Amino acid sequence: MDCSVTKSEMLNEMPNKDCICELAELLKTLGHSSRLMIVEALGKKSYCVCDLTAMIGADTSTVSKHLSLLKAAGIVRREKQGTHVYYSLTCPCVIDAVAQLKPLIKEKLQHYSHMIEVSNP
Amino acid sequence: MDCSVTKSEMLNEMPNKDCICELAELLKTLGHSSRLMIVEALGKKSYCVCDLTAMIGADTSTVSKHLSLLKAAGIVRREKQGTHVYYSLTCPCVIDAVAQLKPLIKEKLQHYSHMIEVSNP
DNA sequence: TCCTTTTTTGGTGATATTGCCAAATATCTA
DNA sequence: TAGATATTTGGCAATATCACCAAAAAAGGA
Repeated sequence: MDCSVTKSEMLNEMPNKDCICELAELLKTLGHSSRLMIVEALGKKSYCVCDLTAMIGADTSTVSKHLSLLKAAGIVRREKQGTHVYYSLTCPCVIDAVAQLKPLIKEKLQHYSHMIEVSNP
Repeated sequence: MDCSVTKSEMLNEMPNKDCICELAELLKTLGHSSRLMIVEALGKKSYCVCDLTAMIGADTSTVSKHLSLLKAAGIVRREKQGTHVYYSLTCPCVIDAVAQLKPLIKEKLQHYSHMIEVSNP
């Protein structure tokens, strides 16, 4: 191949591969509407599984599995209280990260007439 | 179910569903190591397909399809120059968003280094 | 202990994603 | 026009993800 960058230049541009894989895993976990809805809710306060189940409107087992994935990714933490299990965000940075993407979806959402503001700091 | 939040409280907490779905789609697209590697590279400058193919070390067709997905998601733009096709970020906010997640990764990396530390002192 | 409620786990079928090959398309140059 | 290079597209097999159901755990109260 006869491309526009040299090999050493590419190596300099190449970001840390482990880091990229970890970040990609994190993004993949966030990239599901139910899980993202959970994360946005937990950004306000912690909720137990049945709260989140009611919010999402899916089977309890489905929500529980989503929460397991979020926990495995290190996005949420788990805390037992009697028969209830409460989940909360481990780091508010997740909310900030998602908020940063809002400029990109602003255009797409123009189609809908009823919409919350997407670009406020 | 007898949960800890009322229905109206839940509705207030519930974020805009269209918005969540769009964001989730965006995050899913970013949640693949090859695509994230492409995005990180494009954060520095634009590259043509063969550059990115060399970076990633996959088949050209594979990289081309990843770029199509990124373009469909509105993350990158396409520009033809002769036989080459150059891609660039549509919005630097993607880089910022990913950067926001690094605190979460750091914990994992520290966890790894701790384990390494323990396993070979 | 038995019963109830909450949550997790195992299993399954449907669907989606991924990466490669081969072929097609596009563009430049001789 | 023919050939070379760069990119995209179609197809396919392997794998992963998803949502539900049923059943198992976990914990509290009668």
